Amino acid sequence: MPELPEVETIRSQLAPRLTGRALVSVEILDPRLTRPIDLFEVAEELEGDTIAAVERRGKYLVLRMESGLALLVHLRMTGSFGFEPTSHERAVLGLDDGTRLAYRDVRRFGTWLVLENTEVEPYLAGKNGPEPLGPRFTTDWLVARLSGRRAPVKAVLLDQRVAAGVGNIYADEALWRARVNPLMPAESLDPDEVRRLRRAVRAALRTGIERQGSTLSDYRTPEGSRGGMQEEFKVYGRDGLPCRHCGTTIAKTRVGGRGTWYCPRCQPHGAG
DNA sequence: AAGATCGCCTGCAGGC
DNA sequence: TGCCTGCAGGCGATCT
Repeated sequence: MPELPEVETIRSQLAPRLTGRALVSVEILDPRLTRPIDLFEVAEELEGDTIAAVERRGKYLVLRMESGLALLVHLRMTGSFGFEPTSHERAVLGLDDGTRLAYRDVRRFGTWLVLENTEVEPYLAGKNGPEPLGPRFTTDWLVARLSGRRAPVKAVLLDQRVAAGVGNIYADEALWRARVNPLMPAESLDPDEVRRLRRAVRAALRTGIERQGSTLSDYRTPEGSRGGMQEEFKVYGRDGLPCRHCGTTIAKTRVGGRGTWYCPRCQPHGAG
């Protein structure tokens, strides 16, 4: 599932191919993509406009148009972009250099939203907290966000207003790196654990970006290649396998309805 | 009011 | 072989 590293990889591969290109055709094939806005209305708004920049905010991909409009794409679970025709295409962009860019989304959770320039920042700021790789994601910030929260620390970490772009995979990977049990009440972490967690989130995301994301089944980069991060997984999806640090069998549980993997020895419940 | 649960979607794995 | 069930999970809506 596309999280920050996957979306950043997509952004970095799309940017050189899209920047400065005009959209000569915009075909939206699934009304769910732009719901509740009519798909023809969205297509008409974009058609003829030129892409000024391709940016990312949290898990959002942001196509800034020269007109001042912006297209906000959220890939949710299975959204992806590609230059080769494929199955499950939900939208197709035609560029003025002849490029055909398809948006693929098997499970149809992804969304496309067109906003005016002035609406973009307030919208994104309402959904997203600081970029975890940016200067605002400090230990003090994380301490403040975890305090008073009795929910499992993993549930809080998945809140996009706490750390924009962290999803299920990188949350588990970060908690393992920080040696923090995902079920610990967020408010129970001591300052050193929070400091480790901040570092671990950043390290896990950086590794994910370096490896161009993780490919489990659907995710591909726009150039069509698989990510390599799945080879780096320390805990995600590894129940029954030995912990890469201590050899203890990785356990699986559920937190907030999501599959959650951890090492019972490296990430004990109760003490850090 | 924070926290838990549900619904949206589709493909695939596993059981019989 | 083919049907059925469960599972994957981001996020908004809904309930407690």
